[in-house]
Formats: sequence, structure tokens, C-alpha cells
Amino acid sequence: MAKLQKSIDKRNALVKATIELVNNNGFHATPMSKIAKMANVSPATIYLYFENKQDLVNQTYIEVKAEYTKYAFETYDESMSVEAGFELIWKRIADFKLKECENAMFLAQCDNTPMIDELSRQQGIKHLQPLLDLWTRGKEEGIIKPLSEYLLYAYAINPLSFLMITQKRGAFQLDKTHLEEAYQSAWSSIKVCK
Amino acid sequence: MAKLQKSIDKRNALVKATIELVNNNGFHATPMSKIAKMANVSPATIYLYFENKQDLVNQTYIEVKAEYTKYAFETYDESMSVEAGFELIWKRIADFKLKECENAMFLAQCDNTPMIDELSRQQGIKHLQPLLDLWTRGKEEGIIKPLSEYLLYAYAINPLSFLMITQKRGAFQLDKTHLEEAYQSAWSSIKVCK
DNA sequence: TGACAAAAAATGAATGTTCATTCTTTTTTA
DNA sequence: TAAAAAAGAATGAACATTCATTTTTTGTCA
Repeated sequence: MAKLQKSIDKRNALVKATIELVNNNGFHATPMSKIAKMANVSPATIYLYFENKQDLVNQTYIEVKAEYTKYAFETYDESMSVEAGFELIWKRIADFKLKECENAMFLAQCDNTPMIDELSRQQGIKHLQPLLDLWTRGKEEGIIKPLSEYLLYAYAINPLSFLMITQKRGAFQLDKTHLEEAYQSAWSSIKVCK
Repeated sequence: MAKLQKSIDKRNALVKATIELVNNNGFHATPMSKIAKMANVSPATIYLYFENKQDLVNQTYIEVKAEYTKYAFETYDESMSVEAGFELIWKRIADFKLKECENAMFLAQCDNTPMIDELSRQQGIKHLQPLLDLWTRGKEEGIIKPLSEYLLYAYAINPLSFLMITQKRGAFQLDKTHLEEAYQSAWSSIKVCK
């Protein structure tokens, strides 16, 4: 197993370097040579693990996205009430975006630019299904507004990305209090007002 | 004035080409030669109007941002009630994002990547002041939740960018009905619940 | 166990291309 | 006709990818 172990370490180092460099400079301003240097590897070695630069970024995206959704739904279970389930998932997502800031920033950049193949993007979206199902249930129970998934996502989840980017720029600090306020805003935007 | 007129046309053509190409390919995948070709100009001519590529993009950003905020606040006046003022501004912004889709996409891309100088970004933010003032007034009157401006922006305005990008990708069509629903979500996320 | 050859992995240097920017010449304007 | 504007071609740097070698690993047999 020694060989395989070693390979995985290098691959991980490459993925990690890609995330860090793309976060700070963007896709096209990140040369393969720098990725190689940061991963302590020769540029040529990258091509043993990835087809080319596009493939490296696509694979990185898919991996990080999978990590993200795994974390988001890890403690969720479908027997929960809609409101409790939503709060749980929302707070896990918020948690991820604050703790795994680098990873989350990378996803945000991928989601907002033409950096990723459409195919890889589609793959990344699939994992959100449990949240979409929760919303469907909430609509049936009359707890959640009867809105399109895109609208629900835009108001309930997407603002977290904006807050994370703003925080990264240093303009603003997202602490415990703000987080609870943000949650309340998210919930009020999608719940049915009694 | 003939000379100046001609110059302004060329400058505008360059700015327009920049927006279109950067929208579709991103900053670094947009060569000066293509911008020149799309504007029917020699590459060398760009340097008569702009210092370099970074300057071209910075100036384009600042111009589009100014256009955007001008449109947003054109019909607003400070004597309006908080709720009416917010609805008006929100709908103007939504309108801009749908009608001037190219311009709005360009701003979204600039706001989400390290493509623009920090200085130019700061310049762009200033113009939002009337909205921030409206929110301050709303908080004083107990109509708007006592949240940080960043939180208010994240829930009241930013979701429109997400919806615009999603629409551009073709996954979803933002029609009149959706727009009204989106407005209601925005307003419920920031208003004080009675 | 240890030595060694075949295979795999890794490397640094080369290759060819793309691109921002500049230079020299031509065209347009006044 | 002098000055300004524009052009196309040239320059040099940066980069993704490949190539020819070197290093490391693996499996085999004494």
C-alpha cells in the first residue's frame, strides 16, 4: 500500500494548492508551475494525476462540493420536523462556510464564474437533494412558502455565501450573534407568515 | 468636436466589448486582441484610451456600477416612507438586473472574484449610500430589523444576483410572478415582524 | 534476507503557443 | 503640412503541456 498512499498524499497536496491559489488569484492567474511548487512536486507530475488544468479544477470542485454537502447533511435525518430540519441543515452549512472558509470560498468562486465545466457543475448540484426534499415537505405541510426551489435557495442559503465573501474581505465579522440573526432572516424569508 | 465624438464612440465600443467577453470567458481568458477585434479597433489603439488591461477593466467596472446605482435611485426620493422607498428601490434594482442583464452579470463577476482592484471596488460601493440611509431610517422607526448593513444587504438585495445568474444559465425563468414573490421574501427577511 | 532488473513514478528542461504591450509606419484631422 | 490618431507587425515574457532522463518501487530468485 505504500505506493498508493504516497500517490494520494500528492494528489491531496495538489488539490489543496489549487484551492488556495485559485482563491487568491483566480483560475487563469494560477499557473500550473505555482500549483506544482506549492505542492512540492514537479509541474510534469501534475499530469500523472490529472489530464490537464481544466480537469484538475473540475475534480477539485467535485471533491470539495461533495465534502460540503456531506457535512451539511451529516446530522440530518428525515424524521425531523421541517422547521427543526431546516435549522439544523442551515446551521451546518453556516458552520462549514465559517470553519472551512478556504473550501467554501473556492466553491463560491466556481459557482459564480465560467471556470468549471457545465457537466461538473451539474454533478455538484445533485447532492443538495435532501434540502430540496425538505422544502417540498414543508410546502405540503403549509409551513414553507410555495415558491420555486431557486427562490427558496436564493433567500435561505445563498446569502451565506455573500456574508462569507464579505467577511473574507475583512469588512465585517460574522460572530455568533450575527449568525443567529442571519438564521432568523433566512427563516423569515421562506416560512409562511401566520 | 468631431474628433472627440469619434473617440467616445471607440471608448464605448471597447467598454462594451470588454463586458461581453469578460462575461462569457472571464477576465484572464479575454485577450486584448479579441476585445480590439470586437470593437473594430487595432490592439494598439486600446492603449490610447486605457493604460493597460487592468485599467480597462477597472474603468469598465466603475462606469457600469455608476450606471447601475443611477438607475436604482433615479425615481427614489427621501420623502417616501421606508416601506414604499424600499419597494421602489428594490424593484428598480430587479429591473436593471433583468433588462441590463449583460451589465449586471459583469458586476456580479467583478464582485465575486479578485478581478478588480480593491480601490475600484471601494469606489463602486459608495454609490449605495441612499439605500443604507433608508435602512437606518427604517431601523429608527422600528420598521426594519436592527441588523448590520451587511446582513440587510445579504438578504434584501444579494439574492437578486443569484437569481440573475441562475436565469442566465437557463435553469429557471424569472417572470413577473416570481419577481413579486422574490420581493415579498426580501421584505419579510428584513422587516420587523409584528 | 538481500540483490537486482523491470516497471512505475517523478523530474527538469524543452517546446510551441498565446498574449500584453510597444514600436514604427500609415492614415486622418485640423 | 504639422500634429494627432490609428494601425499592423514585432517583441519578449508567461504559460500549459510534452519529452527524455533519472529516481523509486516492486516482485523475483539466490
